[in-house]
Amino acid sequence: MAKELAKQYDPKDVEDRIYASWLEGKYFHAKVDETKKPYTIVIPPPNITGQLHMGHALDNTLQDILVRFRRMQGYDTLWLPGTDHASIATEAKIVEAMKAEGISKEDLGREGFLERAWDWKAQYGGRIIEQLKKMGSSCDWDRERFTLDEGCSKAVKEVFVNLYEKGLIYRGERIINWCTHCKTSISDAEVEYEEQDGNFWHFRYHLKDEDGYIEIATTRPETIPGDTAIAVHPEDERYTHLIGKTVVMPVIGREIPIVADSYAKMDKGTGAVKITPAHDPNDFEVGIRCNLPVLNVMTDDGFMNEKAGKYAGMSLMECRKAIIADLDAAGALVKIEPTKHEVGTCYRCHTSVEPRVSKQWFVKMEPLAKPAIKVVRDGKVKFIPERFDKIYYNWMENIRDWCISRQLWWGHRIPAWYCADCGEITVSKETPDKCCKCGSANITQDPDTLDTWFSSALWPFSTLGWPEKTPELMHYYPTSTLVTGYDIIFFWVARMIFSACEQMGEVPFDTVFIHGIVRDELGRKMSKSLGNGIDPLLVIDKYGADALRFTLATGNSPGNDMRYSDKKVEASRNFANKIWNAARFILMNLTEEEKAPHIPADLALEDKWILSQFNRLAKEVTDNLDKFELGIAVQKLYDFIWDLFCDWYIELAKIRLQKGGAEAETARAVLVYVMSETLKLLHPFMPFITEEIWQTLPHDGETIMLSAWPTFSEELVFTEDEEKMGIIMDAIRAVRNRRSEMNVPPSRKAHVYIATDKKDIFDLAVVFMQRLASASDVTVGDSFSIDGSVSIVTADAKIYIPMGDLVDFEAERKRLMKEKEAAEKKLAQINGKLNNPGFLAKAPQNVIDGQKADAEKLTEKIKMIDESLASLG
RNA sequence: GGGAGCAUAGCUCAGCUGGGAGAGCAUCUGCCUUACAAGCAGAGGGUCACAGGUUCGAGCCCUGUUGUUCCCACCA
Repeated sequence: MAKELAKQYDPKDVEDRIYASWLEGKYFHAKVDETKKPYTIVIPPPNITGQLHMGHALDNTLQDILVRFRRMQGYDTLWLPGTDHASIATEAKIVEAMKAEGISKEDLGREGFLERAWDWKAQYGGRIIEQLKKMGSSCDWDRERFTLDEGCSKAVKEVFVNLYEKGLIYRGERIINWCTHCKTSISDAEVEYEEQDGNFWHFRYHLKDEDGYIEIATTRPETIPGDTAIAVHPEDERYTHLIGKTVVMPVIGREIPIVADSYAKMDKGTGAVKITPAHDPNDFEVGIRCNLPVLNVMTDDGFMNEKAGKYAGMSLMECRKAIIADLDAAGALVKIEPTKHEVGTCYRCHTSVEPRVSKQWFVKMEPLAKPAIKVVRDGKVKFIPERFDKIYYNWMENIRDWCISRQLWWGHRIPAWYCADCGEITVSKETPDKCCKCGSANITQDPDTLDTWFSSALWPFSTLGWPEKTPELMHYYPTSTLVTGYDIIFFWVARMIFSACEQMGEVPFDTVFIHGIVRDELGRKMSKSLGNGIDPLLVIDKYGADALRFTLATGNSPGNDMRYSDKKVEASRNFANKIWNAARFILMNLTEEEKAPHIPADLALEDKWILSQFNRLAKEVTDNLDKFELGIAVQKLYDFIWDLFCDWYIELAKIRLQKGGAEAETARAVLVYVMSETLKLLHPFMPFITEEIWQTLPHDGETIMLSAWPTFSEELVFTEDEEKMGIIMDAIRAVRNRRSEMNVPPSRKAHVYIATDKKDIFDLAVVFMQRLASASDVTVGDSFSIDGSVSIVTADAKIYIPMGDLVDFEAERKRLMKEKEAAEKKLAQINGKLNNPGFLAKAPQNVIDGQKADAEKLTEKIKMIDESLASLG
């Protein structure tokens, strides 16, 4: 065989070729197999407007790790991909592009606009999918879906009609959040609050036809033209005499009543609050209770409308300034009090959100929330880490009705038709030709579309064919794990859970695996405005997808944020290179007729040691992955491969490889076996390099992707051999350490004498000491007396190295004294425990035994140090 | 106003059910030992934020404090 590999691993040479071969082999494709247990993940569908960012990179790395792991374990594994139509984001993007051409939505009309949107989708919608492939994502691309495709649209209509018929969807006039930039309503979840500097402006209103006044304070003077009352607390003694009276609004001139309502808090502001039912949710409620008129004074796009009188046509800000100036001029401005307050902004465009009364469609949340809370309480859906269930409960328990209609064109059109004759609403899955009540053909469809999240809420089942009972739905649903960031628990996770409970009567997934966000090197959130985003594709180009994946999977725990830094990726890239070179070394040594990986007979001590270590690794990595402890699993793999396999086992194996013959054959077989089995464990994390190497080594099967996941084997437990190797390794380390302290170069070999009562073990160590501890020769015996030698004490041996000319006896004495002190201190600690009756009575036996053994070793070590000191004279 | 996370080596962070304080990077020393200098062999460096408590035993569990980040909330 003797294949030649390049000295350094070059991912560019490998990744695209390997990915193409996976696609070619259809390895990602899931076919319903009732004989196997399913494992299903639906991808959080990225927006079609999106470009791959680090958040996607992390999210998809984690999913791919889980999916590849389960696939190798033999599950019928489906990772279902797709994209989200992202109504607001996409529409905004297209409108902006049109603006550059001087066209508006209205110019094109609805049909024309949608045509253009679909063109846009065709052109750019697949971009992010191609980028996901660069990450190595093993999605079943044959099943790719889109939230606005035919099937998803059908599911959306089905759900809308179901909920409407149950009375869980209604249309009504409520205060909603209005984005003046996107010109649409948005849901409560889509409002982001930002702290801004503001003022309380205190104004004084005089009573009508009599002396006296009342003072109010507001942070939003521009809403004054919409005021229809002033409210005071019914028990507020300062104002009780004013209740029922009328004030004249200065400048505006309108007369409004002073009403009593407990919404007015006595200890806030002046205790009197202006009421603007059309532009404040609380005021709206007060308006209903006190039967106040609703006066909407704003336009769709953030200007004052004709009802604002002289302020009509001004922007809200202009109006604010003008009104303050006017009131001041009229002598009504009492004082300005600076303050900070939370201002709602649109999560897409960060324009201030204006609360305003509007007729919209809503989902009634309370009946849907209840079962959705229960399934989490009952453990049918588990959050990892667990603490996120609190966040979920808090949101679900305080949830308000969900405003689902959007004044947009790109999206699922609301399946409701209004009758011009009788006013009845016809809600139907199929396009009706007449009113369901009066039969009139004079009906028009609601122009609005649904919130994007309405369709993504159905994603786990709509993508599997629901409402049809497809074989896929029956087999793969409920899905297994949902992987997502904590930032979209409200938007998406919660809504999937209540939607599934309602429509399917079953949870959408059993586990929600939550990760944090990837921050920049300074810990800042990556953002367009800061310009600190890192493009994963550039990272892949520079270091390889495996290196990026490894970085994202390492050193972070579920739910926690992590920082990105090139340094980390560099370390991962180095790790990939390390593996590459280990493989290169093995290949160098292989012969033409090398057999497929197997465990040979006649195992040497070091073979049993590495096999036993590997066996433990397989068990632990599997356990960690089962528990979603990906970071821990990958750390163990790193340590095993780099420290145990490369730095120890390969070095030990060289001895037999150079000898040749049957011993070399055994070593080669173990190298190949451990290497290829380890590659399997690593494959979910670093799919490309593991496949490339696995293919190059002797192997069974087409691809590592579909090879069997290594499992723990009783036959590979070699506890005694592990202990023996441990003793030998300690001795080697101790010798290296001493030599290094004395600055002896490795080229200067020395005879090593080992005094021990474990001669059988150290006899085996002779060749190891020669190779790894710069020993010219090794003599093992009961005791030695050698003048002018360095002596080294381990728990199991006393080692002499005659290097008279290099030894500084005074320094040697000091070192030994120091070592003795350390050992005595440690021994005192342990004895403290062992003399503690409480410890002996209550600690588990294995802990006690361990401490006793340690104490014995330390005692022995101290004795040997004393001997050495004595021999120094 | 409510809730949550975080605080461990110079930096970035692991540390699962309480019993060894760890990794990577950085620093220092010695090595081109023909798989790998993107490497090898060593070294230094920590009151696990602070104060109490539970326990035979606490980085880990409980209480409080401080600092920090975030989420939620209709405070005029």
